[in-house]
Amino acid sequence: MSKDKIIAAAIDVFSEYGYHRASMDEIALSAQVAKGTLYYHFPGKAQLFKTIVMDGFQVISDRIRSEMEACLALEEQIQRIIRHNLDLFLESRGFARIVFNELSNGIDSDVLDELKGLKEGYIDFLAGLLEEGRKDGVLHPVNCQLAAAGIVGLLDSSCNYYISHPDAFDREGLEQFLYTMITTGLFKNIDNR
Amino acid sequence: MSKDKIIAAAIDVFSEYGYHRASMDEIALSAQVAKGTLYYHFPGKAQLFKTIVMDGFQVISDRIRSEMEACLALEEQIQRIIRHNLDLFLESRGFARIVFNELSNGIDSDVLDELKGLKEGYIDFLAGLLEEGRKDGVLHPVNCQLAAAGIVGLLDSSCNYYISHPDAFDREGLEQFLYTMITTGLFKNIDNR
Amino acid sequence: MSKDKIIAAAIDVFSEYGYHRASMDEIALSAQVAKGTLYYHFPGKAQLFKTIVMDGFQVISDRIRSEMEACLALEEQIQRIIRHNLDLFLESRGFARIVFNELSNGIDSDVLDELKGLKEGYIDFLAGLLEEGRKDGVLHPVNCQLAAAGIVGLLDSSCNYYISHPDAFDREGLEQFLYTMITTGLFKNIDNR
Amino acid sequence: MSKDKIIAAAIDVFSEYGYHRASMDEIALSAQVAKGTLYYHFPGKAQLFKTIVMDGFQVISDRIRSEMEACLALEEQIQRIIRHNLDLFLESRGFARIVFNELSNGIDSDVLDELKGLKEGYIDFLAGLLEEGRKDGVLHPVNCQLAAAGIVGLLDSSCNYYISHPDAFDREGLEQFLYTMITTGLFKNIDNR
DNA sequence: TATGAATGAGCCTTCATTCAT
DNA sequence: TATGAATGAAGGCTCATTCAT
Repeated sequence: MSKDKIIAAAIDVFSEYGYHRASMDEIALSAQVAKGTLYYHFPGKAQLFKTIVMDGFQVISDRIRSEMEACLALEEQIQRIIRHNLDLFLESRGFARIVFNELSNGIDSDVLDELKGLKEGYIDFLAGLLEEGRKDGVLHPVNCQLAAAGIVGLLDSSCNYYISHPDAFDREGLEQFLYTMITTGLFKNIDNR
Repeated sequence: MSKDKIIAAAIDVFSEYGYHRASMDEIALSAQVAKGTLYYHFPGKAQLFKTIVMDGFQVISDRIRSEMEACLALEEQIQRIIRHNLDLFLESRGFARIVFNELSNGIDSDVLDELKGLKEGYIDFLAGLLEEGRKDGVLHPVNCQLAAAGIVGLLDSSCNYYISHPDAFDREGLEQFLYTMITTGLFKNIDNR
Repeated sequence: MSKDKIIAAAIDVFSEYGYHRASMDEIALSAQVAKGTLYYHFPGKAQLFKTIVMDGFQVISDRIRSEMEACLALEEQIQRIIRHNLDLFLESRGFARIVFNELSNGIDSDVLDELKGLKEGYIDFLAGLLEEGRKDGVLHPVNCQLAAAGIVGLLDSSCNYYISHPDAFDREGLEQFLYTMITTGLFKNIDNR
Repeated sequence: MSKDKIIAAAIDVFSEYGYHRASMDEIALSAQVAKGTLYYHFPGKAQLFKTIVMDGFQVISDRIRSEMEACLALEEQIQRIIRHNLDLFLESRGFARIVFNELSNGIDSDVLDELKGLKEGYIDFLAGLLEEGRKDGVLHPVNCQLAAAGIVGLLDSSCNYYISHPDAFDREGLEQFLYTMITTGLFKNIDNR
């Protein structure tokens, strides 16, 4: 159906150009659909963007949460989250960039707010996991929200680096680094009280 | 002089609106200068943007590097870097966002490349510091470039969180968290071989 | 039936928004009918508009003419015309506005011509009444077509004023003013040869 | 200058097509100016329209008021007003139509309100003249606002008729009819107490 | 008889850029 | 060195109309 073609095309175009440089013309062209058709299915550019982002996020979010239900050890959970995030960041690069980076540039503010909500929701979810770990005494006494936010940035930035330097190391190494960084930090000989 | 007024105004406007939403009209208005004057001093929007970003980055970069010259212990250096980064992120929020986030949204690609170069240069600088630590056996055997990239994302994201939740903790706490996270990681009881 | 629902809805929508601002979408929505259905029953927007206007006009016109058949005195006829016109203008405000004001704004010219014909036909009818009066020596020696046209404008404009200033006087007063204006004019002491 | 060309062209185009059918493209074309130039001089279509209407109205209004200052007899004033109105309606047909007819069709409501204000202002002015006459006992005891509103409609409609039937009578006859209609009404033999 | 997805021409507006002065 | 009027390509959006079902 047209709507599906539009969504697929919109993901491509938004991912490649970012919100502002993406044009409805381009999306229509890419979807092999008349421009008016975009407006038959979506009220406007901002809403189309929002739909795409929220739908995509929902899928990913559900996938992650579903695997996390089991009462695993926190280490195991961290490992899985890292893996899923890499899946997200590496497989849907453009999409991830949208959600995690492009939350400021003049999108209609109601749409913007919802997108920010998505990110916050994800951070909250991570923070919840960490919180449990903290209560169990597994973690240093940190602010879990802050830690979650930091982790998201760490993941994002590392993946970006990985993507632009694909030969420096492999995905395995990336996962390992992230796990190390999050759990034991970079330093070897500092007292780990 | 006109040029200086333009630069000052451009920093304000680009910071507030981001590259795309910032208009030459707005910059001219804010600089109290005719629109044509912008084009007398700069070849175009992209070049003006580039000038601002690179100049600003140079200043910051110099400041950081100068303090780092002394052969301090890595821990101390990390602490200083954290502090300087927070200065940068918190005092020049818009500017930092430009450099660290808006490197994708369809800026002329030659300008974009140079901006990416800035970020890479900064990561290289950080990586260099870490590299020394690694050689000295202070660090886990990680890819220092990757670690540096990750740290930048960690810093950015944490600051963002701090800015949008100013009451959850203070800057002192933020610095401490970052130091902990980078050096010893989140986990308490993991072997820190 | 669909067609009736469409007509009813179209009257509402055209009356409220005027020809141009009225959209086929809105009409379909208001008629609780699919948009395509409009085009099943009517060739297009202009034709739908025309149908509505002409049908509506026919009804009103018939009503007036039927009451006028009796060979009443001209004064009595004038009074009745005033009353019927007020009914028309006040009860079907939007409709009247369409017929009397919106005959210029770029409706398809064939439709436009027919609408103009309606107005002219009504003016002719009025003029015919006046003509008889003139022949009987009841009226000043005026061009009856012109007088009829003037009366229509007078009625329209007065009603508009009445509608936007409902508290200044009542309908009774409005009728009386119109009767005075048409029959004896505004001035008291001018020789009425 | 461009601005003057634009105004002249806009008067033509708005007059010919009415607000909605007039397009900025057409105006630019007619003004032999790039479309962007319209937006350099005016914030938008609605504002351009408003500017034209209000400026034009001011000119006419001033002209009429200036001639009316002398303390003439009311009959003389009526005659002059009729003459000036005919000038307005006949010389600036499109313009007059804009002001007196197109006050409903979905123009931005703030602009619309100002246009309505113009019309009301003119009616008030007329009403003021009539009021004096009424106090002097020259007029029947009518609501002068209503009478003024009615006169405007009468003038408008008569002129319209005159324009579409140029051969039926001459301007002289038109003026005479209006004067008769306003002062003594249509009827001959009614007591003119 | 009725639907509603799809169309595409046309509209208003924005904005980086140019150029004569 | 500075101006600001003018440009025109490009963008988002509306809406009457068509057509396969």
